[in-house]
Amino acid sequence: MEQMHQYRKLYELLREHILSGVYAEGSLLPSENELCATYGMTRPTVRHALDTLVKEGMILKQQGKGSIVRKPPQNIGILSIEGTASAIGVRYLKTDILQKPVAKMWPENFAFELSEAERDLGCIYLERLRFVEDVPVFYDINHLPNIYIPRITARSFENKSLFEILRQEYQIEILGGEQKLKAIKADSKISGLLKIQEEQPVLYIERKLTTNKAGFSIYSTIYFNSEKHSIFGSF
Amino acid sequence: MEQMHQYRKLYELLREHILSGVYAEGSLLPSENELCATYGMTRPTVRHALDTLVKEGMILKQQGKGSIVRKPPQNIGILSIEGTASAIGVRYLKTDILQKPVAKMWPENFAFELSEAERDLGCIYLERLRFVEDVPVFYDINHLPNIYIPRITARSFENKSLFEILRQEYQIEILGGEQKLKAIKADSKISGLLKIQEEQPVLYIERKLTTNKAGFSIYSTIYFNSEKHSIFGSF
DNA sequence: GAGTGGTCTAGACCACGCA
DNA sequence: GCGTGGTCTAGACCACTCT
Repeated sequence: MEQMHQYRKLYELLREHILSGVYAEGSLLPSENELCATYGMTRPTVRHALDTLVKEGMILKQQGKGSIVRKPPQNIGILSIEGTASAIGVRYLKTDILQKPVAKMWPENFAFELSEAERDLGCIYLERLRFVEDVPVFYDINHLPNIYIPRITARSFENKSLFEILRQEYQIEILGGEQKLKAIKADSKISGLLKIQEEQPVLYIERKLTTNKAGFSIYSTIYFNSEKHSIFGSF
Repeated sequence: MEQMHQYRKLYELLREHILSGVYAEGSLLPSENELCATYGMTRPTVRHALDTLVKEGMILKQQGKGSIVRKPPQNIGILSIEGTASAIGVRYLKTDILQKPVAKMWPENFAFELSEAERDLGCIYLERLRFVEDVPVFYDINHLPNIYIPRITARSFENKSLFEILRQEYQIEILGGEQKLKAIKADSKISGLLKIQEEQPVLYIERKLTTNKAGFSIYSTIYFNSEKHSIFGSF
């Protein structure tokens, strides 16, 4: 934990400052040169940190002007959602574990291509239902390769997020990923879980998250009720 | 056109080579040091080019191994779509201009926030319907600020894409953007355009693309038939 | 051990915005 | 004209993969 990369440290710091209001929405961040001087880094390092913030939609850069702080989108894990209510905070987010982590074989017709090593070792499987302001918003099904993560099936996930546990206990960091999105009709199972009528449209997402451990990716299938919230992305 | 940035030149070159099969799927790109030597660049420049390819999902990098060429996703403009058929090429893509570019006022309740300068100048408006293999796949409504682009309303858009014209004629480059996605039911207008039944789910996307010209962003609303294709994204 | 990508330093020049 | 971010050079060391 202590030897995080420099750009990462600056990123985390600026991120916290933005979220906690040290830098107000619409105001300018210190210039790149100032940040270099303040934190004893060179510009490429500072720029790497700022690039990450841009990618997440936290700031907006303008040549000749500066880095503008934006209204922070609310994140749920890696997902960004945007609500109709003005201030949906992560504090209003609740998670139900529908299926605690169990070791299984990979499904027969898995949506993603797997390496031989991944397939041979089987997977860890878990299901979650996540709420914003006590309303179910999305349901996700997750598969992780059964490697690098001893005793994970014994963990409760009650208070910490999956990603936090992976980072803190196993030094696994999410580096990036890819996803496919579709609009589909909710079947009886999904409509029941998300408390919507059958046949209502829901966002269907297949996602692969890559990590700093080679051959360790997290595969998720997500059903998202987009009636009151949206998936939000920057690129 | 001639004074494109170095990293951009390398990016375009590698991208073409991947798409044309010079580097086969699954094979390794030349190493970063080789690319430096071959094209007379330094590593940060080469890495910037490779980072762009990673972001677009064209390659996958692995420390200690190399840059792995991936099956290229098929792009439509900035959108990436992935088809059920194995090889949907851009060559099968057709575009109908439903509404040629016209100067208008901005809509009353526009989905995005506008600067005063943008609002005062009004906008250019156009609508397109786009086909893959002669099947309508998405319908988009576009608003651009009415600035920097003299005589654009006189252009036909028959053969060139909107982005190509902006780049070649006006030196406007897309740098990035952000988008909100929802799943909604097709109303009668959308179902008619996309040739699907009413009430079928479609992807609804609101998107803002930022460019290298300050204050010049492209705003699009997109209705996407995700029955046979998906929106694809890397991050 | 050799080669790869990941991070980082310490400079330089340019294009753009703003006053 | 000044300060900003955008690009680029020319090195360095480290962590990782493969043999």
